[in-house]
Amino acid sequence: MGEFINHQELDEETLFLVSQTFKALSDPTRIRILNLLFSREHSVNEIADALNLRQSTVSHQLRFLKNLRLVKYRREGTTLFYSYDDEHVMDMLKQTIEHSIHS
Amino acid sequence: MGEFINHQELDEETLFLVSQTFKALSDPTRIRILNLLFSREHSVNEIADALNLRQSTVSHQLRFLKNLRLVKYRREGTTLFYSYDDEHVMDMLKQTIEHSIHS
DNA sequence: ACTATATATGATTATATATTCATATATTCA
DNA sequence: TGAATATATGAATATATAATCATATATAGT
Repeated sequence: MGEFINHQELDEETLFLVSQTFKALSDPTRIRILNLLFSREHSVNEIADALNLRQSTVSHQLRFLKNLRLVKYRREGTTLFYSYDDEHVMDMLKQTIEHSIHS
Repeated sequence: MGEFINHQELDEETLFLVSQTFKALSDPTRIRILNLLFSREHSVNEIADALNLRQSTVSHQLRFLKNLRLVKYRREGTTLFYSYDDEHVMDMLKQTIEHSIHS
């Protein structure tokens, strides 16, 4: 047995999870939404207004992010307030934004 | 002026760079290639053989990664040895792989 | 110059994705 | 229960993307 770490081929499940995570961050609209959620929770309509997007577009993208557990929501009457739900992913996003601005 | 940090809307250029960076990491084939490059540099054919991909597929994906300066190469005769060229991105990839395996 | 080998490129095709419109669902309040 | 508001959903469409095939280019050696 070797004394060096050999990076193995990734199994399908890991490969899928990793690619999905990065795919979530690969779309400008989803980046803008998550970037907005850095500051505080927002309702769907607030997001749509702030980013000049259709309500439907925001809802579809939030569903995508929700499925990956990158965002969560709490209900208040008919309004849903979305906030981020994955510190690790938000950290990566923040780091990459900083990295991109200073390059 | 407020004493709190307000995350601003991202400018188009930053948005594009960030999304492209994550897009590079959002495809299983590119992830496998970069994962292979963790250990050491590889020629195009070595990558194709190791990952059971067509030479053409590997070459196309390497061009993509090269354009984003995520990989670089050195020539030795007719052979090009590719290696990674962005520590930050490779760190993110490694972290996310670890994160995905342990979840 | 010719051959062999390694890699890159262009065109094509199949698939995935984002957005939009129209409409459905859910909640609150009168 | 009916109206108003907020959000979700489904279908359609346009665009982006990845893989493939065929072929071009580049380098080295004879």
